[in-house]
Amino acid sequence: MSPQEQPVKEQRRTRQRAAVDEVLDETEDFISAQDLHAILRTRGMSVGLATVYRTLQTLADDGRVDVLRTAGGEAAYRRCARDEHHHHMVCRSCGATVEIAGPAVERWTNSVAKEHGYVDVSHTLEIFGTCPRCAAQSGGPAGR
Amino acid sequence: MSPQEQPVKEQRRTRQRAAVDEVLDETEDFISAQDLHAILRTRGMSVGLATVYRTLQTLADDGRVDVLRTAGGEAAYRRCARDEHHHHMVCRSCGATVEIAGPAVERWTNSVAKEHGYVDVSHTLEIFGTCPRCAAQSGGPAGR
DNA sequence: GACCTTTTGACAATGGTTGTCATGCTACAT
DNA sequence: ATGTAGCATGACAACCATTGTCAAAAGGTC
Repeated sequence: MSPQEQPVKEQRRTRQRAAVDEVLDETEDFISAQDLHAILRTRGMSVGLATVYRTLQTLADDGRVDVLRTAGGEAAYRRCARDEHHHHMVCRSCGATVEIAGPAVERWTNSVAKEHGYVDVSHTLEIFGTCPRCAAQSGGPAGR
Repeated sequence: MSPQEQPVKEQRRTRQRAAVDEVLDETEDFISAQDLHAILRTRGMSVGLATVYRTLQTLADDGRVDVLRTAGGEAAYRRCARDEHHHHMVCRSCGATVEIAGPAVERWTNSVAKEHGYVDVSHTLEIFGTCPRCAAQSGGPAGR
C-alpha cells in the first residue's frame, strides 16, 4: 500500500562507492560498517569511515542491501540476492547466512495487524542459530 | 535443548530496584533506559543512570522483561505479561504495544531451521505499524 | 578546460551504554 | 541492636558506533 516508488535517485559513480560495492559483492555474510572499512584499509583502498557509513546508508535506503541489527545494537549490511521481502537465518558462530522467504509469515503478520486495526505495517524477523558445520565442530553433545 | 535453568541469581532488594520495578509495572509500552531514568528523576526518586542500565540488564537476563531494539538501535524494555515466548506489535507514533503469540511462526522457524540443519535456534520478530487511534488522527487518506 | 554540484575525508560532536572505584546499604551473624 | 562482608550504588570518565561539519577534491556537462 503506497509504495512510494522513488526511482532511486541518480548518483555519481566514484571510486569509493565502487570499492564498497565490491566488498559487498564478495562478502557472503552480514558485515558491519566498521568491518567493511577495515577491509578496505587492509586492501590499501583508503576510504573515509564516514563515507562508508553514508554509502551503506544510501544503499540500504534504496533497498539494495539488507540491514540487520546485531544483538549488540550494531548495524550489519549484506547484499540481498533476491529483491522481494525476505528474512535471514544467521549462524551465531560463523555468521553463515541463509535467506528465507516465508509467505506464511507475511500473511500471518498482515492478518494480526488487520485484526488489531494496525495499518501500514512492516516487520522484522531474524533467526539465529548454529549452522551444521559449527555444530559439528564445537563438540556434538556436551554443549560447552 | 540445554535451557540453562539458572534459578535467577539471588539479589538484594534496594530502593533503586524497587523504583525501576514500579515504573515498569506502570508503563504499558516499551521504554528506554534513558526515559525510565528521566521519569525517576521527575518523581524525585533520584537513581543513577548506570544503576538503571544495570537493573534493566539484569531483569532482561533473567527474562523478567522483554528487550527490543528500536530502529535507531536503542534498547527498549517492557514487563512482559506472559511468560511464554511471544512477540510484539508496536505503534510507530504512540508506542502502543500488543502482545501476540504465534504458534504458527514458532513452528515455521523450527522447521526452517531443521531443514537447513541449524540447531539451538532462537528468533526475533517485531511488527511495526500505526495503531487505529493514530491512523484516525493523522488524516485518513492523503498520507502526508 | 571551465564550471557547478555532489562527494569525500578528517575530525569534532553526539548519544547510548559500559567501566571504574570509593562509598553506602542489605543481609545475615553475633 | 551491632558488627561485618560483600554486593549495589552513583558520579563521572571512557567507549564506541554513528552522525554532523565544512573546506577541499572529483564527477559530469557544456
